[in-house]
Amino acid sequence: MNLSKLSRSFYLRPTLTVARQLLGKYLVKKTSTHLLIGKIVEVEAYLGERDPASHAFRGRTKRNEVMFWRGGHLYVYFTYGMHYCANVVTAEEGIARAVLLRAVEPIKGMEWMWRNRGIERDQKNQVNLTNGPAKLCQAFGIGRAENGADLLGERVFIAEGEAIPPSHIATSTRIGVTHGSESKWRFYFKGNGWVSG
DNA sequence: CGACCGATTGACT
DNA sequence: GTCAATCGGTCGG
Repeated sequence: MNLSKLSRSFYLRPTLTVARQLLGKYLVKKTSTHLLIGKIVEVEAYLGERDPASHAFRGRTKRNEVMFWRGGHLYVYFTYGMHYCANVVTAEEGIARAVLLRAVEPIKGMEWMWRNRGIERDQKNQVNLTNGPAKLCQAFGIGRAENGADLLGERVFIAEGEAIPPSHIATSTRIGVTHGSESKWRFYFKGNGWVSG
């Protein structure tokens, strides 16, 4: 498997373009003991100060700081008192744009992912491993320590994947948002079993 | 300072 | 289908 890291310029393009093109790419997490890889199958775009659903809608704060960084960093936030969610930051420094990773299809390191999830492997419901934004973070061991991580680094990054025919991609409104819920900024693989929902 | 609530999940009626 | 868990950010007084 060729883990060719995405370049900085990939992340500096328009956020909806980046979101769509993240589908099919590989999320890679390396530690001293294991290598975890998942194919991205579902994402959502959050467009900063012009998007009521975005954490950055009311400006730059300590919490959403990383959303304002230059594209190619990881924005990890803590929510509901127990979950982490991971976003890919896009655009130039000072412009708050990010793409939420909502689901991946596990490719490598599933044993570690189940261990990280803290549950027994369920043969009847294998998608439960990574079919949600907080589930994939737990499976990949992504938490507070990964907030602000550079995706051009070695610990966590995104690598080139398969070419995706546009006809395989579906769009919809975003899940779980109450404000700005009319925009169709969720992108996912049609018919892929690992998509959340 | 207190109240409210969230880009979710899992357990349960 | 409903609802609690659990806590830090945000907002009103």
